[in-house]
Amino acid sequence: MEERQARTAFAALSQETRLRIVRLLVQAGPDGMAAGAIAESVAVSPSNVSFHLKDLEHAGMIVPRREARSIIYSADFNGLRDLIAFLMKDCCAGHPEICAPALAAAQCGPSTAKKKARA
Amino acid sequence: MEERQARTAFAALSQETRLRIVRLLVQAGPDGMAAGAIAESVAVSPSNVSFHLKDLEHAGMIVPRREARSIIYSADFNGLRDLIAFLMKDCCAGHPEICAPALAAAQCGPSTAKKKARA
DNA sequence: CCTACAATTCAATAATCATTGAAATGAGGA
DNA sequence: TCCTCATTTCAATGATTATTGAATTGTAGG
Repeated sequence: MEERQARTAFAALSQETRLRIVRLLVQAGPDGMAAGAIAESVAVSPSNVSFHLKDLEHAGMIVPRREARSIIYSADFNGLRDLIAFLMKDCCAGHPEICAPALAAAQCGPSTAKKKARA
Repeated sequence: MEERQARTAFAALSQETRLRIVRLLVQAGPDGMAAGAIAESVAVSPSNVSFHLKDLEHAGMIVPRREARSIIYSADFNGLRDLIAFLMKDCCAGHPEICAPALAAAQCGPSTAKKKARA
């Protein structure tokens, strides 16, 4: 992944509505959700959600597909993985065992994000 | 992690200089780097790097410590983990086995970010 | 104590971005 | 074909955010 695209992705995730959309779709999984359902779920106007969906698509965080009259969006898990990998690339100068323990809990799942004592 | 802080973190990472600083410090590991060395490494003015360092510190992405006359910054690996965990929380409605394969390569390390066929 | 240096603060400017409502597109069903 | 509905586009406005250079703080070493 190039730096430029990573910045676009982080910028996309830095906005309230867009972050909620991505998390909604991450939790929805591969089935995804229609644009209208997303708009209702995050409580913004159709016009505005369309604006943000395009931004997220351009950032490689979500992917659209047509289904009947609706357009279904789902999280782009490959894009998400690439973004995280870019951020963490060559961590600890190629000795990930140094920071791996601190990152172990970052794997996705229902309850991996536990509260813990911060260093 | 709260949504608000996650947004602050993503916004911090969305800026060219700040993203470079974080990746620099991720690769530098726990030893970290002095503010001046960071400024030189990313080629911006001391004033400007100070501005961005404060922003990254406030976002929980880096942590400072004093050492003689210098201030040494290092990546906050706990903060990075929390951010990733927040983004991926409850992925696939609590069935991470669906998306885990797509995210497996996101672990930090020297060469985990391989090129692969995107779905 | 006083000088030098590393880092930060400050005010002003320029640039980018989110939001709104109305109008337009385009795919399906009757 | 015609009509309906889901989504998108557009232009205008208001609100953040990055950058710059000068001035300031605070820490040490002589």
